[in-house]
Amino acid sequence: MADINLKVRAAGFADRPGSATPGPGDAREPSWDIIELLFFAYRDFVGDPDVVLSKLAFGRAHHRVLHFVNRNPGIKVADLLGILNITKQSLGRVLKQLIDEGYVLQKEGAQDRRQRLLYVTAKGEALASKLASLQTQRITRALAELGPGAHEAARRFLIAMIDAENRDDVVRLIARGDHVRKQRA
Amino acid sequence: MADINLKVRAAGFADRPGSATPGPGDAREPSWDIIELLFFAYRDFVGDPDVVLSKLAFGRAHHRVLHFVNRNPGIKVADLLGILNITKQSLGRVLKQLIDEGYVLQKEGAQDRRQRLLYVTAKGEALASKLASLQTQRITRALAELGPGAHEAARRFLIAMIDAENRDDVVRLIARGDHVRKQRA
DNA sequence: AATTTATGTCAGCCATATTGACATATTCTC
DNA sequence: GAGAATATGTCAATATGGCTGACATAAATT
Repeated sequence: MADINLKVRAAGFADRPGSATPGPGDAREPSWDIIELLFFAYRDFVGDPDVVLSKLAFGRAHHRVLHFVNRNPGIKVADLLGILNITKQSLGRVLKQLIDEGYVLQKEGAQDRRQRLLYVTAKGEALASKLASLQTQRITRALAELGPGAHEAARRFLIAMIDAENRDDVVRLIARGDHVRKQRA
Repeated sequence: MADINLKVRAAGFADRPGSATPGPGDAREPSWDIIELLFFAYRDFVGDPDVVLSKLAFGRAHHRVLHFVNRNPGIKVADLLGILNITKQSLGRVLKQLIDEGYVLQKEGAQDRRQRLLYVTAKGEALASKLASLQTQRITRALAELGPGAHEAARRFLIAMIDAENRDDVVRLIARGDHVRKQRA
């Protein structure tokens, strides 16, 4: 789906300037490898679901919403906004489409009736699962190619890459998603 | 820059349905952890440069172009399009701005005078370095928190996540960038 | 001379994000 | 109970960064 032409003939091609001893603390050589690998890996990772989504006239925004509602049944709109880091106006349009087409529904909060708690429908869960399965295939294949410790290593690397302030929240969010009884309304 | 509220009171909270023995080959439990960690890690990773970019009225599109031109001095427009996976019309607008504001310049190809080879100016290299240093700080901090093998483990994981067909090209692209003599025109 | 290639550009469209203002219902607080 | 704060929704305008299609130019290739 995306091939890369590498016919770049660099005008000069001498040896590396200096081997750049990474002095502790101060400015280091940029981590070009990880920077670029993250770019390409993420590009392919989010590319898988795009094919399915485009058939439904949905985009990545819909995927993100559907994903987190599926993983966090009963999530409040405000919390979803916090996770996605977008404004309610942006969420509004996308969410409305998902609701209108029967992938997501809202229920009035039991304790607080101002809240509109979000749930996936059966249809929504089916789509979310389909998309997750595509991404899981890629992950499973990747981890299978590497050693047995690869899953844990990847986990720890990715967690360490998250803003320190958010890290605990994210880990808890993931853990809670794993324990929530899947329930649609 | 983006905190997450986790006040989601899931309506139900019983134990996990089944421990899901991952039978080889067939449909597995989704890799929720890696899926979500990739989302959050990437969000924070690209978030760092955004702050700097927005002051210059640039976006992520400018960052990507500047990054790959900086890393691949003398790159052809066509190759840049292949790497970014966008159309020339999309590139056009962004590239024009970078050129107009003196971050990038074009030179006619020596062998093939149809080509417009792209180079960063000193100003462009300074900005690219600044952005890369922000991302490098995050990566360096993350890897320092983990063991000594963490860099190699992250590398291998990310490479394995890339489409198999592109993998070799990407690895070569990164390696070549590391050896090219940095030269501005 | 004719074709192909590399690039640029015009025009219009779409998706997704933003800000700001305002509306409504509900809950909380004094 | 009145007033403030909260959760959500909505209207309007705007920006960014993608897209397609059509067309133009110059240079290389055949």
